[in-house]
Amino acid sequence: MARPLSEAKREAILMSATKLVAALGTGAPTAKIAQGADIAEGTLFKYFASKDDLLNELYLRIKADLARVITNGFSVHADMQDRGRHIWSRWIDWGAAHPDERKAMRQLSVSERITPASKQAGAAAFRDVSDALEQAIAAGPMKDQPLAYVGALFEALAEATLEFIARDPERREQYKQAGFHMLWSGLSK
Amino acid sequence: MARPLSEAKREAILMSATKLVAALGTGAPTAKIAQGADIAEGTLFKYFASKDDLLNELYLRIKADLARVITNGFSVHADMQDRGRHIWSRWIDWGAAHPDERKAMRQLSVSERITPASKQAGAAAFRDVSDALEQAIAAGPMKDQPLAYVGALFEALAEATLEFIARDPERREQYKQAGFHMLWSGLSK
Amino acid sequence: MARPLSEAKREAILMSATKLVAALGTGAPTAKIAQGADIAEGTLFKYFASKDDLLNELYLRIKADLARVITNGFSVHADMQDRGRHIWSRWIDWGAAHPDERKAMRQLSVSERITPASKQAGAAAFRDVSDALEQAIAAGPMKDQPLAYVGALFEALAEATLEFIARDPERREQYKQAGFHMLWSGLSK
Amino acid sequence: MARPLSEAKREAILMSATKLVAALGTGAPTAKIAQGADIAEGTLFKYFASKDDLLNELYLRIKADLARVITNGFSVHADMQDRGRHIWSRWIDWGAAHPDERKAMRQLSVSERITPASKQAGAAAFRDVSDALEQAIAAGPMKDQPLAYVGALFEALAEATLEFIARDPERREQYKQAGFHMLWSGLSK
DNA sequence: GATGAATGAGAATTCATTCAT
DNA sequence: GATGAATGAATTCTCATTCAT
Repeated sequence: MARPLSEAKREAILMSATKLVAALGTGAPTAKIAQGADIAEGTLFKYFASKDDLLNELYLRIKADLARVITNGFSVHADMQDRGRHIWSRWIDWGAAHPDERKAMRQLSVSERITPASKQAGAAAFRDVSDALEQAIAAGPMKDQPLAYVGALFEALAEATLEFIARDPERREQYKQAGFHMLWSGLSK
Repeated sequence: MARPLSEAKREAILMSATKLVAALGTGAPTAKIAQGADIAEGTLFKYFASKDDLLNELYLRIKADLARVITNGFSVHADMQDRGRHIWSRWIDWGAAHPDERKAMRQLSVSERITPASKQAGAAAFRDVSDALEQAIAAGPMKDQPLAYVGALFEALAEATLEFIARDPERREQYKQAGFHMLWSGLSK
Repeated sequence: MARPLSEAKREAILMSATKLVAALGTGAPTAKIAQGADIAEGTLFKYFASKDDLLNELYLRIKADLARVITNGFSVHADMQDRGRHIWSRWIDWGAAHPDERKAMRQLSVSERITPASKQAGAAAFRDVSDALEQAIAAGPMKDQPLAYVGALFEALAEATLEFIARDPERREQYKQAGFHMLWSGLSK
Repeated sequence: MARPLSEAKREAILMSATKLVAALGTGAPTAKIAQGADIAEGTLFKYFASKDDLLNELYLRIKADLARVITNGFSVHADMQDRGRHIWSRWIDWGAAHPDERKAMRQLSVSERITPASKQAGAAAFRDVSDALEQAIAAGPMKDQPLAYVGALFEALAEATLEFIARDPERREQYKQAGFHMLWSGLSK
């Protein structure tokens, strides 16, 4: 092989895309994404066959990254609430630490360019999170709801909370706790 | 002015834009919007100076419409929970009845094209809703949170719930109640 | 209507395309074609939905034009040979007078971009020519060959002859007669 | 030179180019040609300095191959017509056996990328064929025509005939004979 | 006021060719 | 010598907006 496709460049493209999609939406031009990754326009298409491919992969990457962070170090706590709090806490912390990823995800989620397959794969990456959530729900009032719906409520609260943390970072802890309060009181009783 | 701008055409443009933005996002071409409104491409720009103007006005219109529906017939009930339930119920019913408006709103909300002024105006239209909400919060655990944040949590839960109702309309009542449960348990205790 | 699509511009595009396809083949850029027609790049696509559409229409136009010229003033001569000579003569005269059309047609004929439907339509435009040819063949040694094949031989001889006339215009009459000799001796005995 | 350029690879490139030019025209991408030859994109340019070089060499190769096949085993027959029939027969047989070469040649012949030098060299490869043809013409009605023109008529008839054989292989012999009839009656009287 | 042709600045993507490995 | 990543100019096509009719 003359030179393998550089993992660093691939990474740079995804990072540049994250920033630009966060700022401009999925309409962000590939030319700018390439520029942000310090590569030529054409090079981008060596790494991603099309813009849609890039967008879908970016979607998956961010979802998987978040899932990994949440799951990581997730021990089988005795307490249900602790598990719930753990997930919430990691989610919020991740979102606060990765504002571009969060915004990009938001843009990608409403985009028509993310395929059903990608959405499914994204959900699959959250399998572990869902499992943990399932147990936290089992005894409570949401036990008869589809897990996916409860997950969506979770995500919605996290997203709204992160939006406010982004606007008003000083009250981060306050929002984080208030959000968790609504989540947990809804799940537990 | 020989002939004033026709209110009917203005309406037709906004309706067409609603459908197309719901389906294609804010990238929906003005030519298609005009076509959907049965007017010529150029005519659209007699009614809206630019596409951004149209988009911002559409945003405002939908927000105001939703606020109007929620507020309409809102009597000063004795019971706090009834008020909360009233708002929730109207919101969900509106969203279920206006899927295009809901989707368009979602697209517009994440778009970079909606100006801060429009967002502010949109919030202003919700003043009455906010006021009612404020009273419902006053005694509960969220009383020290910014009203806007509580409103955002409300909206997030409604949006997630409507998404599931759209996918799975048969369980509409179930989702509606479960969503309200999470909302209300978070607000009341 | 604000302004109807200008027939003159449509014509100008087709003429410009004729010249450029003759010179550069079907790879001739649409930008240059537009420039040659004195219109903006985008305007070309108001008149032809895609480059392939333009190419296919151009193909048809030239075929139909040639067929028209050949058929025009075609009287029911008594003599078979006169009919054959008439067709041959008109064909060669047309080709000598329209070198760009001839070259463009040659390029288009071998191109993968001309659809089977266009080829069929092109053949249909030659129906009258074919009919006349059929009678000229009927009594001769080619009477059992498919008419299309005889037509193809005719076209091949005309094309080769025109190529030499283009290179060596002074011997135009000589080539024209020699070509006809081969054609007619093949058809008659 | 540690390792000389491999003749096998050179051959593979030309074969791959033949197939792809036949199918896609001269616009066939060098990357695909390389892929078809089982070599790397860049390697192609070690064997051919540019795409135009490759195309010109391919043109020459096919022409020379056809000339070789025609000339091969060409004995000094007594009979003029036998000579003519021999050339025609070999030509048709070659074309029927090498459809890709034939189609590629057709594409290359109309391409602007084949230089005059290549065309001349191609004609030179046909010298022997021309010589034989010349004798066949000498006594007939075409004796005063430029040999090149008579050759062009020959080629045109062969090409048209091969096109029909390709479409309708069952009537191969029929077309072959009909084509020869037209050729020979034109050459002999 | 209504129309839609005209515009030209992008947008995504392709491709011959180079050159570091 | 072989490889294929890297390049960036070129290509087709889209689209918001203008303006002559």
